[in-house]
Amino acid sequence: MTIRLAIVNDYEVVVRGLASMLRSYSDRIEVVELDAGTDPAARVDIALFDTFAQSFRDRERIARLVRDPRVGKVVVYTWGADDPSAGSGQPPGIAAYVSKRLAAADLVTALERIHADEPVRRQDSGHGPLVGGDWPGREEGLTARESEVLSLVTQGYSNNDIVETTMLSINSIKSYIRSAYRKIGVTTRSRAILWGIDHGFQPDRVRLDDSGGSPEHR
Amino acid sequence: MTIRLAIVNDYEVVVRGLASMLRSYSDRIEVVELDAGTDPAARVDIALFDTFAQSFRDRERIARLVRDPRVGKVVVYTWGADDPSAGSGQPPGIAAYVSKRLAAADLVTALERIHADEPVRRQDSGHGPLVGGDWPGREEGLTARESEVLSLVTQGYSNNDIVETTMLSINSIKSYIRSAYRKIGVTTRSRAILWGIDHGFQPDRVRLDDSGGSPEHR
DNA sequence: CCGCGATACACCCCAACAGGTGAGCACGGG
DNA sequence: CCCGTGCTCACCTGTTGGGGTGTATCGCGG
Repeated sequence: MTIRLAIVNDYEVVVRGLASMLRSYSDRIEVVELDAGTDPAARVDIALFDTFAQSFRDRERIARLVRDPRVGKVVVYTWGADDPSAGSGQPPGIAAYVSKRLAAADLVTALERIHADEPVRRQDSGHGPLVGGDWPGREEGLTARESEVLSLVTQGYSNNDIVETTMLSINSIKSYIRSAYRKIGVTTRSRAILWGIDHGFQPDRVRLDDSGGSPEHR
Repeated sequence: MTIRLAIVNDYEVVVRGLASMLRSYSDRIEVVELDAGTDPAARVDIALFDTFAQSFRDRERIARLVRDPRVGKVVVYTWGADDPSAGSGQPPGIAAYVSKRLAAADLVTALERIHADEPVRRQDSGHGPLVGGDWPGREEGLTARESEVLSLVTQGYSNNDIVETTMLSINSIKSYIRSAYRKIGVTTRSRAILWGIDHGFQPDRVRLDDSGGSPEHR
């Protein structure tokens, strides 16, 4: 019996990339995008919350998923900070955290174990490159991290805001920003924002799973 | 005999505002927007180059107007720095400079005198508010200056860039930026840029009079 | 005539950002 | 097995930006 999975992220390309990464496992995982077009009543076994350029303060978002009767378990797909429970309290109701550094096969296995209520060992396996998936700016030569911080820059966040949403050090943020600047050919934050807007680095913001919430100010 | 006038500026509101300000003088001035839709072969007596958020370094732009066989005289509609010939050499071929602080009636008279090759006394009359006209962000409570610098901010210019294009002091720039921030409710440049994009503070960039030029990198 | 708003500029302070260098660790390919 | 790439962080420096306050002139409206 296949697991019905929803991928939650505001970036079209992220959702599609993750979906295509899981396509070869369609016998074990069925990806049901919680997008416009899907029946609001459709039930899913697991909602996979992808943290790419998601505000971690958007605990609201996760809380809404947990409350949602259509959603079985909520799993956070994160960069695998070795201790996700660190920081000032995570929102309750999360079934598990899985690392973005897992290979596709391991991701699928992990999801299956979570669905079967088996304990998942935190097998983060250290630091390695993100396998599979997709993200905005990939063809421009940006790495996943660079794209992530650039997305947040494009949305008008300060470096300190980005520290909070990514749980990285301020120094790392600055490093990623600099290398991203070099790759996209800008030297100021302002130009980077304009570049980002021109290249689809702003979230789409029209999601069904977000409906019911307040109409994002933006 | 009426004077055929073209208003040159990338901002729709600016062109329309100036046109409506001159509407009551339609017996003496006929406004022919050099916009898409106008026959490229249409001749105008005077091209009025509005410097609102125009790069003053865009001397290219003025030079192209001067060269254009469809254009009689080129007049620069500026803030009326008392000495427009100041700075590092203005582009040649400009028939006159007229101040933005002139009332509509005086503007019309000045254009008539210029057209008749009569000398125009520099009657700048000091510092006063801009009369008539229109600019983006007017209804948001922004003054013409605030809107102008905000436009340039939105386009990704640094404060020093803005100094060059507006010929104001860096201190003035910062003052205008701060008061604009207060009015639109932001505290950082990044947010101001996003606000500007959401409120049409970017030039339109599809002008016939600009055709033949290189496709703006933007 | 006096206040108010707009333009224009000055001086000051401090936080934020840009840019450089270096360094450790993990992984994958030659 | 080393080399390159990506992720992570640190330290340092210089420039830019944000914010406050104050001053001056002009023009409009009460």
